[in-house]
Amino acid sequence: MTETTKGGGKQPRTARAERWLASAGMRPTRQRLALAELLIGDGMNRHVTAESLFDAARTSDQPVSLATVYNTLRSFTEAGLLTEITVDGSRSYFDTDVSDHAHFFWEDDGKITDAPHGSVRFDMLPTPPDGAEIAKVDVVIRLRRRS
Amino acid sequence: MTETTKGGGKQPRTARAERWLASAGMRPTRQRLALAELLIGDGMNRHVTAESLFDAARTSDQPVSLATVYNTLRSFTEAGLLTEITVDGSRSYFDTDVSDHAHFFWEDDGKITDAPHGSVRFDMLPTPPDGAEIAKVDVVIRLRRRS
DNA sequence: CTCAATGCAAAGTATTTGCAACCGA
DNA sequence: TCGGTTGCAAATACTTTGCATTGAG
Repeated sequence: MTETTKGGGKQPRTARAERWLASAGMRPTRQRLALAELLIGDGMNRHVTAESLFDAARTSDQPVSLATVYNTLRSFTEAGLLTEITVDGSRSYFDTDVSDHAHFFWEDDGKITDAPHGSVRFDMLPTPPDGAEIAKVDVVIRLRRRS
Repeated sequence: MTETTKGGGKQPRTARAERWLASAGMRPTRQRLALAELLIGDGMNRHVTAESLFDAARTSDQPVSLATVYNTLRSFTEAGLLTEITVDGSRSYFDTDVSDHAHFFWEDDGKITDAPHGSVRFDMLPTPPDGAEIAKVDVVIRLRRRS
């Protein structure tokens, strides 16, 4: 968990976003900063779709074109700043938490939340087929609201 | 049903497909039978996309329109004959094995195979958030070819 | 004969791409 | 300045839908 400094002078959201981009060697352009701020500026919005991030940007002071949102999300992901979560064939979700963890998928509203870190543990995993190695194990826990 | 000869030996692929449809209360139309045969007629083609099944049908003696393939896959899935596998945001995969099991996803060629049954065991799973229950736990093991 | 199922093409979504204008280093 | 970025619209998947036709019971 990235427990950031809370005390004294609060880091402006922009500074954090700048560091985030720099850590991946990405140029801090206006649009990227705006999106980065929305993504990691505070605790909100950790799981986004292109559409939801686009709306968030539009609502905020720095509107960005939808195509750029798509391209930027992809760039961030390729740079290792985001992870793509595959839970629903129709949309791509992105997560600002790139550490290994499972996800809850709320079937009712299509929302995604994090499963508590370390809450999924494997007792046993298959041996990868010959000539292959396990790149990643994705776990999606589908939730249904109990009535 | 003019089922005259029930002969001894091997059930024709069609008979199996018919039973499969009947078990879900679905009308055995020509197209459904053709697709069902391709899906469960023999051991092949357990994991399909709309496209791959469409090609298979096209190659075989009973061509079916692509829209019907989509609609039929959806109907089969809703009837519980298939499971939809979500591993890649861009395409939907369907599996004729509806039992609970994990999947290998070959990142190189986008192919899906079954992980051996029972090869994934959980030591621990999160408690579902309040008011929710776990509907299903999807496990996708992403494989990368080792060079 | 009747209503579900099909076929086709057109309509939808979700996402990518081409290319000129732009801007950060 | 120079090459990486952006914006827009058009292009590209993938999938669903409308509606007339077909066919199973």
